[in-house]
Amino acid sequence: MITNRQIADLFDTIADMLEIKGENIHRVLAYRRAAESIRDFPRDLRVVAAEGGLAELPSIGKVIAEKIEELLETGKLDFYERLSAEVPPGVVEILHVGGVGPKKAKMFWQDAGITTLDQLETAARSGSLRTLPGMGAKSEAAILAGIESLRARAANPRQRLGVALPAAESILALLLALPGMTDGTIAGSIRRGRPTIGDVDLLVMAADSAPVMDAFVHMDSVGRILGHGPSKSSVELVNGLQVDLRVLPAERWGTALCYFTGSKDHNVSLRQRALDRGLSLSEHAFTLQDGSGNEILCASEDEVYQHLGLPFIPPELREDMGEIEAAEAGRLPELIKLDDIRADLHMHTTWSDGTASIREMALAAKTRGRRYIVITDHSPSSAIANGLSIERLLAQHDEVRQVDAEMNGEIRVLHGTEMDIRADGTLDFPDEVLERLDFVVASLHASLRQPREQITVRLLNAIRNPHVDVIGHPRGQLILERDPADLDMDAVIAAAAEHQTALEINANPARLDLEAPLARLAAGRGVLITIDTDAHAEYEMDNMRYGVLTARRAWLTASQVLNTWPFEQFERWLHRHDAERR
DNA sequence: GCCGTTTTCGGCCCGACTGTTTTCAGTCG
Repeated sequence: MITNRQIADLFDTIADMLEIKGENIHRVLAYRRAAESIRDFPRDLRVVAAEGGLAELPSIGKVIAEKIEELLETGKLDFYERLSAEVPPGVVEILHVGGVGPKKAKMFWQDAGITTLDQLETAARSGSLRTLPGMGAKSEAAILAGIESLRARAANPRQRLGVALPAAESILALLLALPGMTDGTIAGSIRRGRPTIGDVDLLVMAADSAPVMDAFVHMDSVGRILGHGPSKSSVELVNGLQVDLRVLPAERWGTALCYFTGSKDHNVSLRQRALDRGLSLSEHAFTLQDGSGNEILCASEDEVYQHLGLPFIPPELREDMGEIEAAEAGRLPELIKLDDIRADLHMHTTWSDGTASIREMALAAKTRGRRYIVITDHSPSSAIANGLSIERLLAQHDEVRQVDAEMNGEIRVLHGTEMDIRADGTLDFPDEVLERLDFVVASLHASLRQPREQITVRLLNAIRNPHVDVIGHPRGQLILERDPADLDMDAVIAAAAEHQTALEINANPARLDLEAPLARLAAGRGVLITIDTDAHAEYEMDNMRYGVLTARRAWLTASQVLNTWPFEQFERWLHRHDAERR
């Protein structure tokens, strides 16, 4: 059973091999684009292949569609096998050493017989690399450092948004405190809210760049300086995170911010659109294509989009997933904002595995502007999390009501559960217990590696139960740690729409589950979404922003998200099944 | 290899930085 992600990785490796061989760069890029297209694609490629629609996907043509079919049918790809016989896998690995590109990797291999990382390291240490053209002492040292950082990164090549965003914010704050700084911002994939981050992109405006760059490369947290120039510098932090800083003139801020926010695919589409209008768009400016070479400068992103005949496109949408067409047609969604969030429907207390009491959680939520919350401690099957027995659950009811009364209506505190969906598909509480609760989150916690049909049926059982209001972290993924369960999401989404069961975007940056492409798909098919922090401590309620970023990446408006609704509207929704029960 | 309102061929990402170079090639994003 091969996953979309594995196919994407394979195409990336093919691109590496072709590049080392010196193939046409556009053919190489075609494979990389295909890999990107597949990696983020929310549906199972098997289903798409069965419908004969593979070549309909962006950047997938006839040739690559056939290769995907071969992979799905046989689990192997003849083209790849033949390439592997030609280009040793160690050479592909060497390509990933910083400072080594396809030309050098090929030279090491063909001119020095180096086909493994270890051989490259030995050669660099012995000084023999220096005998090769273009290689000197600095290249040798750079390669040794590159090998070390590649090995360090191998365990964890990317960082979670929850690590990268706070790191970026603190570096930016440090830089903005320097004299002569006018403005600065985080760009790149952090600004787009991607769940994992390869490196941090920072842009600042300063009258004089040298002092900023000096301060940047000499920060305490810097482990290695990768580059140090007047307009661009790069460092690797001791925690392995790479940070790039650019100093820009104010009058070119808009084009630069747009360029460095990406995504690459979005930018390619913008540049094409510019060309259609007789303009060439770069990070510096628009340049008239009439031979005059005259520039149009943009100080803001608004102006960039204006010159392209488009309204401003929010960064979270810039993935070349239809946002330019929607902007053109005036159909960009009014995206949900953090301020729209009125409630948090999933959180834990000391009754199970949380660190704060019901009262403390209620006060923490009130401080953060929430108008209503639901206390959802674990159920008996989550024994390790001190899940509540029926008796304890009923006892908790009184305390929740008491705290609710104490809050004087400033924040409403409701009683719920995060109930386990057991490995055999049954639910952890009987209906007569569930109907006494205000709200029910049902989640998969155990046996996440069951075969697709089994685990899908399990989740469908929960979705169909009229007492279940939302499915918590539906796919059970832990970003960079644990792959999602093998669920038939088409079936899950269809059932959620039919039975009016909401699906959660869990805002914990380790989960962000549903992820954006699936949340977009689900909402598009009429499924209601919730964004919940699943907080086990007061400070974890601040994770809400990661959930909102994910929802924005999913094109969601506030009305599509249950916990933006006023309390009265939410209450009416809770009674949506009353008629059919009578 | 993909794509297409200049459509089945000919484009497709280009500029900053670095190291080793003596005028430039390779890498990176």
